[in-house]
Amino acid sequence: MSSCQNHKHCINDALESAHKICIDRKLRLTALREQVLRLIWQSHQPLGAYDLLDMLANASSRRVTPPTVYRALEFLLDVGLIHRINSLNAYIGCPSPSTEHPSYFLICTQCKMASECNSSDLSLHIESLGKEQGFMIQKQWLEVLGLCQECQEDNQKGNGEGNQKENNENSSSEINPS
Amino acid sequence: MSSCQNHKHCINDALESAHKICIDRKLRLTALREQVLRLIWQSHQPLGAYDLLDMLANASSRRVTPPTVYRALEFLLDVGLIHRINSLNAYIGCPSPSTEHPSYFLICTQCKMASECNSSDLSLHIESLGKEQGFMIQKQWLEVLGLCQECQEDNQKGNGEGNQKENNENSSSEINPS
DNA sequence: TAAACGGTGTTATATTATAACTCCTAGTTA
DNA sequence: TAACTAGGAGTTATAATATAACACCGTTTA
Repeated sequence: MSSCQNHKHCINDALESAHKICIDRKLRLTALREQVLRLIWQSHQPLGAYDLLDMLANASSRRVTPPTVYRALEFLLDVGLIHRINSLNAYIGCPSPSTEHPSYFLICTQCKMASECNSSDLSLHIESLGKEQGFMIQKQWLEVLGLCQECQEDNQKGNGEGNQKENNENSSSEINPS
Repeated sequence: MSSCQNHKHCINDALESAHKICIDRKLRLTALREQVLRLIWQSHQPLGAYDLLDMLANASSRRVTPPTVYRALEFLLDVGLIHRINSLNAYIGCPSPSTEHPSYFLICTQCKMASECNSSDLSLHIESLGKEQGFMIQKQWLEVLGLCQECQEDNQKGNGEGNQKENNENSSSEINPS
């Protein structure tokens, strides 16, 4: 799961795309929506709605309630600027939001990073799987849990199983792969 | 989504497999666990934990609480007798529980039936998608939402969009494909 | 018999998400 | 400029999904 070389580029690109898309489609990327998008892009780890709620509350001194977050998330999901990771109840930025596409993710259970894959090859196979049964596809999710290359290497360097990436700040529990 | 010809076969096969597997692995398929498995197999529609809770409560006159259901579900999931559909927070019986396998589902947003697909071809593609990035796969889910062939045909017969299959008893809301 | 263990009961609570209504503000119209 | 409007955000309450922690009970094991 090659981490980005300079994460600021990810954030800036994401925000720039978002602004462009919203202007094109006459949608309003309000301050709140942009802030939530920016928070989601702080890392490549999916964040829960209540994580975002806490971050918003910490950033602003005013009380923040769930609907505030969920409405922003709904907007960002609808526009395609973020995806939801169903197996984690969490949200992550989309690196290629300008066109609609299926959502395929590799998610590391150790460092918790999620990387989106756009494989047209895979899309075609899933489409043909549907066609075999006459199924008309509307939406699809693929979520693959496992260990990214970096974490496998870290583990082999004798750092032991317990090692987690530095970018895992509130290192709660591991993602349970069971 | 070819519905089964005689659904009793599905239930009986599932229970028989379950008993065999538990005997082989020295696991206890208790009355409660078997009852939950039987309830899940009442249909090919994924059921929520609280749906099962209500069904258990109706069947037994004693009070039933969430941990009762969730513990049975956890057991059945661990053994591989059922799968969880993450996008629906719902559970469905596995027709081929004897070996571990990835969980690929076609889910009809209209009749709500979910059919499990076992495509080794697709598995290979997902594996190679992982290999490209050095990713070690532990678990995977694919969930495809859309319209099954039967529902498409029903809709074309002029029955209109509102038609839903008879086996959709508590016809709450449609699955939202957005 | 006692001890250990797994399964279930019970109570309480955590986590995730939405409904319904109010108020505000930016943009639009008169 | 003032009033109007529509969408966004605030607010309160609650729904829906899931788990923690501990008690109890019956079976198996020592």
